Amino acid sequence: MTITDIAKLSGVGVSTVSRVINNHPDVKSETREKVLSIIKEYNYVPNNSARILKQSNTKNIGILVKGVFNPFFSAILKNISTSVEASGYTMILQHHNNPNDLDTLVGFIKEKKLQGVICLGGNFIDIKEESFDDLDVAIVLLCVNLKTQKAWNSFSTISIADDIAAYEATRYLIENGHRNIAIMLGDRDDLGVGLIRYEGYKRAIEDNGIEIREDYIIYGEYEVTKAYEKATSFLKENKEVTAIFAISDMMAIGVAKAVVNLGLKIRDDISIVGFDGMDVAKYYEPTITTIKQPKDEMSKMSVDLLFELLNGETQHKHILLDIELVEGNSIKKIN
Amino acid sequence: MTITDIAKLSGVGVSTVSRVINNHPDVKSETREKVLSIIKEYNYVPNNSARILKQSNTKNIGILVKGVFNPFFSAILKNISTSVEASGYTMILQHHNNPNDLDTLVGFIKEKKLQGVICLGGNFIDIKEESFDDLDVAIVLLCVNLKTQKAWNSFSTISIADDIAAYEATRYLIENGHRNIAIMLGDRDDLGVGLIRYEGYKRAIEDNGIEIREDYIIYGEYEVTKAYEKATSFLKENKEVTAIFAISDMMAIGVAKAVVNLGLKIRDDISIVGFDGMDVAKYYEPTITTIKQPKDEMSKMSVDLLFELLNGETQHKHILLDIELVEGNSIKKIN
DNA sequence: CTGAAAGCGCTTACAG
DNA sequence: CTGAAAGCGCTTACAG
Repeated sequence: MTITDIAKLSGVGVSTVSRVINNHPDVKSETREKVLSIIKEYNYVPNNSARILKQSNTKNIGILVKGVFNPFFSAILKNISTSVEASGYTMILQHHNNPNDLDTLVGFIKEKKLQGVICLGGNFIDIKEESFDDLDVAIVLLCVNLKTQKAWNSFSTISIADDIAAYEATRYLIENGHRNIAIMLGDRDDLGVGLIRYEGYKRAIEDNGIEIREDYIIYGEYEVTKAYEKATSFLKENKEVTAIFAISDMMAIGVAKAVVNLGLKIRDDISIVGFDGMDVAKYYEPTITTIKQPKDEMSKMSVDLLFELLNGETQHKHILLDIELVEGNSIKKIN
Repeated sequence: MTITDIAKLSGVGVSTVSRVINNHPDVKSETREKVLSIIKEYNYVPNNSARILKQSNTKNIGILVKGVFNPFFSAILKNISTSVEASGYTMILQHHNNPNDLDTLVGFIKEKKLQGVICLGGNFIDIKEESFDDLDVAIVLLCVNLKTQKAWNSFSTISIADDIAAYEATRYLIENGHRNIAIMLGDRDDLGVGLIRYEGYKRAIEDNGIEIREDYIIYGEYEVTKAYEKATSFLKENKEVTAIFAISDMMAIGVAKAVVNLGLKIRDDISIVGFDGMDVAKYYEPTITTIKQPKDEMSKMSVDLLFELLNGETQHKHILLDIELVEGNSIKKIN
């Protein structure tokens, strides 16, 4: 069934059928009825590819997810997916682990002829104003590593101040009397937000006259099981450590279990701070102190902004959202 | 940049460029090199729509997710997405909450011209052998409610025996001496796997001569916060209950926190069984006893099966995977 | 209000 | 091993 078949069956030209399909006003209502009934009868659905080939309008929105699909990302994904579908766009999800995030993004946009794209995670420090020249696509970067804060006008960003957030978390531990503070990062070669968080941690340590120790970095791979294993061996070796700052809540849970299974007490023996503000931190026993990211706001703003950009209703924006240190019951005050 | 531009720049015909792009063997290697270098230099990416228009081959794989995007689904999604992309297919993710899952599926297939689709969750009890006639698409249903077990030959299924799993969980509680056992389901109108699990629970209760009580059903909406709230009010009202079977681990965590916050002890006062076998059950303190679904196997098999179907290497299959009751430390033995 | 025709960017027999 | 040409199913000026 093609538009030509429908045209013949309806006794009209293909242009008329096309007009009917696309709700053009200038079609006699009789003709429209006739065509519509044939379409209905034969269960005709226009070929999307042919359409896209003609119009530049693909109605494709891409979501490019870097690295893990952790629960934090899933929550965002769900919100985005709901809004995208409600707008009649198609959501194409791609997950990758390529080192070059920028190339991957550009390839993704071209290949799928995306009109808009949201990047979730990744490292975009090599980004340039002209990176998206001749691409004509609305881009929103979310939770990415983007060193410089220029007033980029070829893409939008929504982020939290990852360095300041990590700084706060670390300072909070120091204020509570901790000096031997380990940090649990993701991968060893993570160049995304994890890197920025590490810098915040490092600065807080240094600002307070504490010596930076490379061996206080634990690589937890953003994953609860790995976090558990790595924390277990780390804690066995480093008895003087009194606190661990994990840059994701799932890793914080792994650390917590390691503490318990080593016969230690969370809080009394080892203080723990997480990051993300997932429900699980709040519902763990004891409640884990964490840096809460406004994930609902992040996802809502990113989609809203994307559609505003698509509709030409706004210039590119660079939004910095607030984080909040949510106190749990996982930190001991040392005198 | 189109194939014509590349052809001109390379000094060859478009057919040759096309052959290079599609890895046809009969191109002189010099020519191939030349074309490839031009493609690289100009960062050319073929127009997918034009390609699809010629080949009927859309290379689109749809993933239709019903209801929540819980961590269990996310884990599966990640696996699927990785395999789909590795095969050069495009993954289109759609999330819905429509009551008619079958209609939604058929619309999705037609609109996106899908060659394959995996459904994650939903209610397909109305499915018929001829539901997918003249659709020419490979369908794999995963974690869905599909009452009858005919040897359907128009789609494949991968599932666990949700009723038996729930039966086992409930029987395990009964064997440990519990009589007043509540169950926490998802939504009130969930017609997916939750319904089957309820039936397993009900049968176990009845088989052991215990009276079924409708007021022992708690609707937790598959979500930790709701689970916490609902469990809190439920436990205040029903002091005689000694065990709660939650049909997802995230809900089990919510229940656990409710128990603690009411000043009760998990296990000694209220026993808890979860469902899914998520890491979080294992790393919670105490460890939550749960029914473990083989999620890695499920996702791997579903994609493998999908591609075998697409390549015509197999007939439709109906695979039933084993579950495992993983003992934690959340169940008290009552004499 | 309607139709014939060009063209979107590819792939693929076909001929050499 | 290579190229010219037809055609996939649409949309959209253009002419009437």
